[in-house]
Amino acid sequence: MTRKFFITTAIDYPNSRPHIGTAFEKIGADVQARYRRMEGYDVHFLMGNDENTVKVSRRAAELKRDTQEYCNDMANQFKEVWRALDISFDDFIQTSEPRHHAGCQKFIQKVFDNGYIYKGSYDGLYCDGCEGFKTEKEVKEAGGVCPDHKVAPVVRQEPCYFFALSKFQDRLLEYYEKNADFIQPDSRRNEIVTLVKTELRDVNITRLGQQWGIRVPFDPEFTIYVWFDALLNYITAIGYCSKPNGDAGAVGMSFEKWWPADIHFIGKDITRFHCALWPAMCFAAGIEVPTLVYGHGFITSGGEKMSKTLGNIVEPHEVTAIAGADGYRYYFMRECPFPGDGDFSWDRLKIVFNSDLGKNLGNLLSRVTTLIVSNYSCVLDGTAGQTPSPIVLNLANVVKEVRGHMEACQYNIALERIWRQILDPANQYVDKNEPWKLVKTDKDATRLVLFNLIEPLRAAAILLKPVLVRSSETIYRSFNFTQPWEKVSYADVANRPAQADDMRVIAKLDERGKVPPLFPVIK
RNA sequence: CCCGGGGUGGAGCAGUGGUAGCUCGCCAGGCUCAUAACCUGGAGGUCGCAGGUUCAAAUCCUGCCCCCGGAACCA
Repeated sequence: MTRKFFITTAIDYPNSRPHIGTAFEKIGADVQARYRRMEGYDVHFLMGNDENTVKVSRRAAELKRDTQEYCNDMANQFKEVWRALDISFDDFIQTSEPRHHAGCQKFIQKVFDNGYIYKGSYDGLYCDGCEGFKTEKEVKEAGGVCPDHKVAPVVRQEPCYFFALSKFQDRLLEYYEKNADFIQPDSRRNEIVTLVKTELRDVNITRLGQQWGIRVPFDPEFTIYVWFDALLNYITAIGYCSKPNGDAGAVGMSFEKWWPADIHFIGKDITRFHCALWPAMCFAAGIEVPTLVYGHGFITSGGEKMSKTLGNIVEPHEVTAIAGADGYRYYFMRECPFPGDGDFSWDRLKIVFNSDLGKNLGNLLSRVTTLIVSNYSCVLDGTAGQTPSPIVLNLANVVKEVRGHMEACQYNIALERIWRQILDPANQYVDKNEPWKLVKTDKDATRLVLFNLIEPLRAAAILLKPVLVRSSETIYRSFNFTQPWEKVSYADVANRPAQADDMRVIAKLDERGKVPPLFPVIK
């Protein structure tokens, strides 16, 4: 029986286009999704946009556009960016969709019926210009005024509904205790445990007098506050509210099948919402709590936090333009430890791309294929059914190690292992055996050397499939392996499926009669 | 103030008591099949600071300094 695996990423505000920081999370999630699919899991990979915020409707108004139309346009732009990075999402939810609205209302009603929502009043700093409350922090940072309107906000009291978060303190702590892996990486755990132990307060989950947003079903004067709405995308997308008649539900999806989520990928800044508020909401509504929340690190640009004023915001297309989607994915997965922070710089991109991808990997393919093409007319006669002599002696261990790092989202370490344990030995083997010399005196021996060298290329291609989506396939399809590319899994790396035909180079050759460079050098 | 994480050659990291290691970059040599690639060797660190424990500390203890993070719309 295949195991289901439900992966989500945080939904993004569509106020501005995604940058390399936003994309970092999606790539990490995508690598996990692709890895799990290879390993035979039934994967559902969800992404989306968070549209029910005042900021979105205000931004649309500024542009003199209809809010919904603006959201749809932005959602299309986001999806375009994700596709350009080969992010293999299965579903993309917009929180303005009927399936989300219906699901949210069902959920909040359920929590209300279960007695965890009560009416009260909220004291806050209110800005007339914004027609909304500002946080103390916001006002303080702006020097005592509204950061947008530069006017001192007034204290205002307003009726609202509270979610009784504080009632779940014990259950939350017990859940953390029993599920040691719930919060990843471990460094985030303490923070949350302390938080829940010390300052768990009930939260205001409504707003008054807003047009855009989701109505509170038991009091339609109110709209649902964004966090109480946003988190629900994880369940509304998979049919939390689907009805037998199909009305408002996600087509063909089954909440029962997919929930709970196996991994929520989020930024470290919103860990608390996902590790405290969200599980409490699940308890309150009587649904299961997600299995794992993974709070990844942030990306700086040129050593600085990305900001408009510094002008160092980098958009994905700028990077793919010179490194391609695979170069892009490799850079961030290899250079930036997923649990921690990482930096992007153009210098570093060039170095990493040329050295790791061009020199170590791409050039290995070139030197091996060219020797086979020019000396053996592409075919290594008599190799059908043969087993190559291993260049990597402990390949099974390497696979085991890489697999462990992939599952722990330690992508940078997984990649480092592949380079050090597989590609370096392969390049050294070429140098030691000097097939270009050997071929002049012993063509049979050389044939075996080359045959052996195809093996680490096959291993690397398979192990890299989740990261180097396109070039791993190009490497694999340069040869006539019996096992189809669509079917390869990590298990095939050490347990090489029998090769039916003589090994040969089947890549399309360029005008020079060679296999074209995989990763042309960035000047 | 308090809590958590961290400070190791130019950059990024390993390393929890016993001659300080890896990747990239840099320099030199080798080689020439290959994307001027690849291989080998080298320079470069008083392991944040100051004490202490020990035959022996990056590694244990104490104090201090610095950086990052620490609930409300923020990737």
